[in-house]
Amino acid sequence: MAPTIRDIARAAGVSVATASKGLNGKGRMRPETRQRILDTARELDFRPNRNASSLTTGRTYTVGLLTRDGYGRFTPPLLGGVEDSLSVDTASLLLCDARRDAVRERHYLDVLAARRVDGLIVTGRATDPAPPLPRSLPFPVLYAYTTSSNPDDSSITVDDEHGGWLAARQLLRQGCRRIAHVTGPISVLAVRERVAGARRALAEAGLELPDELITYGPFAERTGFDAAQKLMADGKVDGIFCGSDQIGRGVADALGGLGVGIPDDVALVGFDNWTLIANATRPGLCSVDMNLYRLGRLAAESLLRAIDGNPEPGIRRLPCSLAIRASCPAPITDSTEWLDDSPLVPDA
Amino acid sequence: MAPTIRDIARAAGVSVATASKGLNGKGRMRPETRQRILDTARELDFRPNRNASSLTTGRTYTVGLLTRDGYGRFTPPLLGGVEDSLSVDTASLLLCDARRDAVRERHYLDVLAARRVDGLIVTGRATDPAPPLPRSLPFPVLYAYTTSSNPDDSSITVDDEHGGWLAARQLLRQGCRRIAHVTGPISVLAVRERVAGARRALAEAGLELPDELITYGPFAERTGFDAAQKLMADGKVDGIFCGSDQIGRGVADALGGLGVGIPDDVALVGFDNWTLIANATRPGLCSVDMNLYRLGRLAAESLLRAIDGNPEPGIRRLPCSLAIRASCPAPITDSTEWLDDSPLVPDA
DNA sequence: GTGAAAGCGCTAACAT
DNA sequence: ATGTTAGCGCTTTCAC
Repeated sequence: MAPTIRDIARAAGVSVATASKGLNGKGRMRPETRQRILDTARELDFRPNRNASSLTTGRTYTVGLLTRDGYGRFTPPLLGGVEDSLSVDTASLLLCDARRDAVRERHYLDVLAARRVDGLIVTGRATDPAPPLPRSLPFPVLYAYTTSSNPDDSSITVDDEHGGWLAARQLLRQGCRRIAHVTGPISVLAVRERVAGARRALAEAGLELPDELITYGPFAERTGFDAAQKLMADGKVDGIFCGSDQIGRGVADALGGLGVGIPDDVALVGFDNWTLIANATRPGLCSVDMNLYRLGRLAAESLLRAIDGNPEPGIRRLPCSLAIRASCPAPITDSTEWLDDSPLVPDA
Repeated sequence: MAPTIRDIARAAGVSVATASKGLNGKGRMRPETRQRILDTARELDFRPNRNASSLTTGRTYTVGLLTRDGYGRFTPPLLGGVEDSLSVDTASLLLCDARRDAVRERHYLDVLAARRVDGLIVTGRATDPAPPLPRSLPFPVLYAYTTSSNPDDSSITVDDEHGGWLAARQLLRQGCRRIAHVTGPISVLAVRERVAGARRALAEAGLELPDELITYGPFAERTGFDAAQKLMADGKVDGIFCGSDQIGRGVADALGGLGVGIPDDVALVGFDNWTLIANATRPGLCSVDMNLYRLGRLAAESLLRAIDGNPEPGIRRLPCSLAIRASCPAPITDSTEWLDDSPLVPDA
């Protein structure tokens, strides 16, 4: 059996209470005593039972992560950020995948409550507001990436409007004057916000993004491929803002097939900065990065503050940044576009 | 504060001990008493504190998942399987990403020990044998996907030799006689095993896979693209086994550019069954599926048995299956090739 | 069939 | 500066 604090106390010749204080750096005591306790603890390879201590302290240093629909493309970087921020507080992550299933979700909430987690992070596939969790929970909740439709809840998500603005402005800086947009389904909130952002950027340049130049479709290469064919047949577009890197890849392939030069004839900006795709595209696809690792970090930090009694209700939107590549190489002119402080987190 | 078992006992008019037995379905007691206890527990929304009970029972119903290098492309389906198998035992998953960093790994092992997890699953990016964990742990360990170089440990991984065999045989059944192989770095164990499997399949048909027809390179589209150009220039290959779907995509693009018909001139089989890529390829890329969801399930089940005192040392290799698509559409003739019992797990 | 009592490993007042 | 005591929420003998 693993040694208990009693074993340490006995071996160090002190009482259990003193051993506890010694180990936790609390209370006052002779430095040599503390050292002796620490030494014997090391010798016996003592590891205090966290479950026992959380019984008295009331804190478990455990946070749940409930994902509502699986671990998609966007979860891993977010997870990495969450984990990194939690580990500075020596907190751990309990994983729960509810798979869009209300029964599973309910089940997991029970499990998390039974484990007395200190808090919960809820995430999901899209940034669209999600139905809030079914009942009032005995711990603070933070929605990350996805948002809660209840304004009293705390959410941190991507500023897609800003992302759209960044993308369009990059095309403008490349010299594009007639810009089209090929993107995902209009039912997706992020898609609509990116459109709004792109329009704002164009308006700032005295230009427009008319409805005829926007193509909505599934987030897939095919959408980009087909749309690009049509756009080239119709008129003289000189820049395309693609709503995802997959779409961008499809567009690039179509343009390549038509002998249209990228970026000289038509410049391209994608979205997601999915390096696997962006780098496989010829030429490399310039892309908007949602900084999900950062989102994960900030989400965990905010949750830790909520756990400490300082919740931050409302929706916070984080700016995107730009990964410049050859498909739209206009150089960066200010620093806000490259916020990527992520360490190497596997991205695909 | 959350109600304790004492609250339940008092409200139900029984002792704490009886309440405990009633709630856990243990001991003998009047059915009406048990019912009364259960009812009041529900009324008060009582959720027994698992940390407290694990103090006495010695089991935490928590399993750690240590990934040595991030959440890559292969982790999510594996995670899903692990979670599903654990949840039948109402066990939870504690997530630890060591990021190839020995210090982090050591840290997480301490954390997991302090939390008294019942067991640990270790996973990693490649199936290559990994250095075993640094010291003897106070709980059973199971290596999933990656394997341990210590034969006393338990590992469950993919049978890449079988995968290579499946792929080559599918090409043979399509009628191919001169088959080439474009794959990842030869330093990767899985790459070498797939070569061996492909060779076995060809040998069974009285054919060979000479070294000149094997191209090793990074797991990237470019590798496939370049290799395909060369292969078409050199000789009359009529089938290509691609070591990953990314490579397959590159090969398909090159063939398309050269006007080579797929599958009639050259048939293609990929590896990974990464639907996002396989479906984006024209035509759809037939691919070997490693059944990682299933691997995750079996890993968790084996670990649970180890926790119950029945470890299963050694390395177990799970067969692959085949996802037939248009790039090599020869029909299935036996059932072993399509084992995919996964539910819908997000795949990208 | 039910309850009293002890104890799991640890922390925290309160002595001394 | 150190030890005594009580108790966190639960389970588990062992009496009654």
